Amino acid sequence: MAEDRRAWRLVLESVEGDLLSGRLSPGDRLPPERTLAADLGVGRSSVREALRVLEVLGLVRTAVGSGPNSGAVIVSRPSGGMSALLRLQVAAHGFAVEDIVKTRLTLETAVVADLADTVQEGASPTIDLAPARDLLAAMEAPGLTDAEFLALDQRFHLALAEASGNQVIVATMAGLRDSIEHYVRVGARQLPSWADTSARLMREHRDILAAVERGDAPAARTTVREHISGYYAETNLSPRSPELTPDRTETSADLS
Amino acid sequence: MAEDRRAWRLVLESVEGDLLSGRLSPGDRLPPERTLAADLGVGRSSVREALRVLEVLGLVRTAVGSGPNSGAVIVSRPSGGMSALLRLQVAAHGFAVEDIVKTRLTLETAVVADLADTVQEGASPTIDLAPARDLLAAMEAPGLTDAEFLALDQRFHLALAEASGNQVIVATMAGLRDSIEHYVRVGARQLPSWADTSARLMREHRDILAAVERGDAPAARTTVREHISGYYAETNLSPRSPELTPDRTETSADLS
DNA sequence: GGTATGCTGTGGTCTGACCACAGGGTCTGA
DNA sequence: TCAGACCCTGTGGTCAGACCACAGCATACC
Repeated sequence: MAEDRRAWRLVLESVEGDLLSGRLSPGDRLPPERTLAADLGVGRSSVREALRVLEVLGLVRTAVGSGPNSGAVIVSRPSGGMSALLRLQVAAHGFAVEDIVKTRLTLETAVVADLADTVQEGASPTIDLAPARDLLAAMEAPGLTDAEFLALDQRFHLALAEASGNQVIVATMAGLRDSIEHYVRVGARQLPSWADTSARLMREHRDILAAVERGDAPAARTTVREHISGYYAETNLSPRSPELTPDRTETSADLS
Repeated sequence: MAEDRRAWRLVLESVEGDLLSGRLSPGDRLPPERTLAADLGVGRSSVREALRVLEVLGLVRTAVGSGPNSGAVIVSRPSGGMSALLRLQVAAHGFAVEDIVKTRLTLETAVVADLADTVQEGASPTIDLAPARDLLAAMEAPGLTDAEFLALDQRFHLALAEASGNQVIVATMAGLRDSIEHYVRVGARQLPSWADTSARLMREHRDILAAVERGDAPAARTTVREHISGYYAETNLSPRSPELTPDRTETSADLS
């Protein structure tokens, strides 16, 4: 067995094992880096490399200082890691923007169809469409910039995913959208009329929500498909945009 | 906005920028760690932390020694990072196994329906079902252990995704499956009769492929749904087994 | 009692050192 | 001349130690 015996992997496996066995749970603090290093018989730098991976993957949050809020704490923030992974893979040409969009379309179509079916079957105490409705209302506000509108737009779509209750889909959709954020913004700036486009998007949003609320799965599928593929067709998203004007102030995992 | 001034993020952003601008492409070698550190004005340890992240995310491959194969090389291996992310999130109770299975079901249903539609619209040379057929044939071999069978099973499902041509879906499905590999194996051992189950799985595999080949999307959807949810129901994975309800502290933080 | 000060423990970073390894060049002997 | 053994060099992998910034806490001071 010529296993990978790099020290940082040992640390990673140790933490993963503690998570699986229940010795570590969300909210718990990891031992200090120096202690962890001593316990595992590795150097502090190796511990730090493993913690860095866990941080980007959205499993730990680190904070300097002392007190209960300091140190490395186990959290569960999957969307940050998903965004980082997808975004970097797009940058490295591992993923085509077209495939990202298609995947998002696939997931969201399934989400709204599932929601509509749930509504159709009656008894919907489990699904909560109120956040989606509120976001729709917020988007009606006049004077929104394209960036503000697009941010609310994303939250609307995520609210639908949240309503489905599937956290994997929520995180994946968030990551898919984040990974092409740059392209979406560039596309928005190239539209002939943002007012016309945003009005159409709003109309489609209302149609989607209405289809879900009346339990019409086929209509929900159709409207979502047209909504997403329509926007990306209109903005003519190409895998390569000219000048990168890096509004990239925020990169990988988000901090709050 | 207090920017994140940690050094390793600077390195990460530098590499990402080089990828986006085309200064780095898959196959290229990164500068040596010491050079990179000097160029960016950071310590070598910070460079290594960033490289570690890129390695886990499947963007670089590192090798010791000298010569053209050594150093950090840009690669594009999305499935590894996806597996690590999903697996660790499952371990940290960020993702429920049930949601993983449901997502896999959603994606694969869409994949086979899409393949069937493509076939229906006329034999396109772009879709290639030969690998799936070959894997099906390989699974007919007698005397396969459950582990061997399950490995071929996964490759069969991935072959279908590959045929769709969407690399994002391929990587996601691979990650979804890998992340619950442990549970699948444990479930297999608890089956009353592996022979019976594997025979049924094979029958369903043939049904799925047949439905795709004759362009019958509805049948493809149905058979895939029964295939996947059936297996997980049989192994008691689909109904969430333990009463794990981790308090979602800091899950999906607000972004505005 | 309330504020100011310093102590302590934490992550963040840098430096320097050493090791293992792989490739390529060089030397040596047949 | 050629094949093999040898060493040199550059690379990642790791460790140890040092210092900093920061946040909380205890203590001292007013």
